[in-house]
Amino acid sequence: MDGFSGDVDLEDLDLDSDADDSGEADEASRGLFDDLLEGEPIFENKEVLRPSYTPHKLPHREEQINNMATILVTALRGETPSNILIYGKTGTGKTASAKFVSEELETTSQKYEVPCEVEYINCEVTDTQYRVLAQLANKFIDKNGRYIENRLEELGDLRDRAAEDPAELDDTDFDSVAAVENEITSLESDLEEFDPVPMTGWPTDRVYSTFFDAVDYHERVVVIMLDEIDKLVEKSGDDTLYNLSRMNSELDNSRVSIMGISNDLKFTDFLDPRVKSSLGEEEIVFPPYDATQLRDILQHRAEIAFKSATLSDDVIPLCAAFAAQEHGDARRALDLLRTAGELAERGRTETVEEAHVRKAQEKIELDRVVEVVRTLPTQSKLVLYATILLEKNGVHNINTGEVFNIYKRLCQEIEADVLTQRRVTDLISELDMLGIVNAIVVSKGRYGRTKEINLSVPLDETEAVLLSDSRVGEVEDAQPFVQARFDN
DNA sequence: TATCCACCGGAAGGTCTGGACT
DNA sequence: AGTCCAGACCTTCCGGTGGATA
Repeated sequence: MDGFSGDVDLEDLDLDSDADDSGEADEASRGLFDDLLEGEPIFENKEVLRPSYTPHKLPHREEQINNMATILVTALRGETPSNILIYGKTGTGKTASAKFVSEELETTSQKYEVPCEVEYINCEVTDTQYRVLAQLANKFIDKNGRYIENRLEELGDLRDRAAEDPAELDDTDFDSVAAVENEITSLESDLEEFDPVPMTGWPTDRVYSTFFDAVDYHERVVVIMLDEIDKLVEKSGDDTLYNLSRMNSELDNSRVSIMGISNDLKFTDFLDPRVKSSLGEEEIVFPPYDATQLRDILQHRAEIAFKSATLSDDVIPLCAAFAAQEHGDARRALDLLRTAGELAERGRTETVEEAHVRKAQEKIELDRVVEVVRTLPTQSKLVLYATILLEKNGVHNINTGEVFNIYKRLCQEIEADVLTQRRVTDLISELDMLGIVNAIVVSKGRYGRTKEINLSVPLDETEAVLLSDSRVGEVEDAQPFVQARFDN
């Protein structure tokens, strides 16, 4: 899941922005929502355009899906499937395909009564060894709880029947009613033993053994799906993967298989060779979609999402073309289409036109920037604000020293802690990675080596977002700081 | 050609928070 | 109350560096 794809939801609340509220004040009796409700809606079912929607059909991914299924089918025979690594850029359908396959796997396993479970973890959110293990442990403790409750129900039933007719025990593992009673008591005590793992506080090895015990509690094949696995490795090394991949040799009852999903083709370079070979037993690559394929996907979803004849002919090809430029990102294409539809709806037009797509493209980008900037920590905001002030005064190719000077003055003004230049360098690099600034290291010969920083987002909008922060907003007139820079 | 600027960026370690355990 | 642990966020230290200039 990525709740962070820039799809800020304005459609319901943001009525005063660019909606056509050209004031029909005479119709005082009309409620706020009446107009909006009455307009001929363009959407039939908008949900299918959202990233959270898992489609039942994934065009142009049949090959990858078949591959996955071929590997995972061993789970249904009660054997351990090979570990799988899935590669592909964002929006190439990795997660959707993997989720689709795992859902199928779980339903089939129920049909044939082979115990097989899939657990999904997004490592962008859960990005430390402790958290991954704790989350997995808790999920399995939960499942075990349910498993025990079911089993207790069955056994209770069996006990009652056996009390009347001992022949009921013939086909079971129990030879007497007392044996059933024993099993029930032991299960009941097991149920009490399972404590959930707290968010923090335990030593990691304890979390690991809790997780281990929970998985091994009864016979089953477990597939652990680690989405954005590269983020996990980047942040906390390969310990987690090492532990997970060698689990099988110690498990008595269950089998574990790992399915890693990565955006980064080269992330295995950072791995311990043992982990690398065990994890990459099978590799599946999801190539980016090309414009034609994106068009197919959009066409397919648009048929469900929009009312008929509401899309003009060039809308889908244009969305596909825009998204194909962004490395064939289908999620982006769907976002564009949805936003274009929303803009058309708000503009009270009956069809979605090419212009709406272009507007949507701008809006999505701006929304992303606003969201990223808004959620920045105060110190980063100050660093960014310093950059903006310089840029506003016509300084281009700003270097670290200049940013740091302005930043220091800003901090003094609002009485915030002043970080060291070393730390500020890191914050600048972070802003660079977020795509808010563009910082490249250049050498100016005799005049040193520094970063050359340029803003890569719209200046005024970004400044407005920064100033809406309660701390940063305290800087009333920043002009003197910049002026001081020119003075000395 | 050697020098030297103005910072880069890795490593290591400190401090604080928030929680569990004894 | 005191101890332990993980993790976030910083600081300190310091070797490294590309290329204009003396």
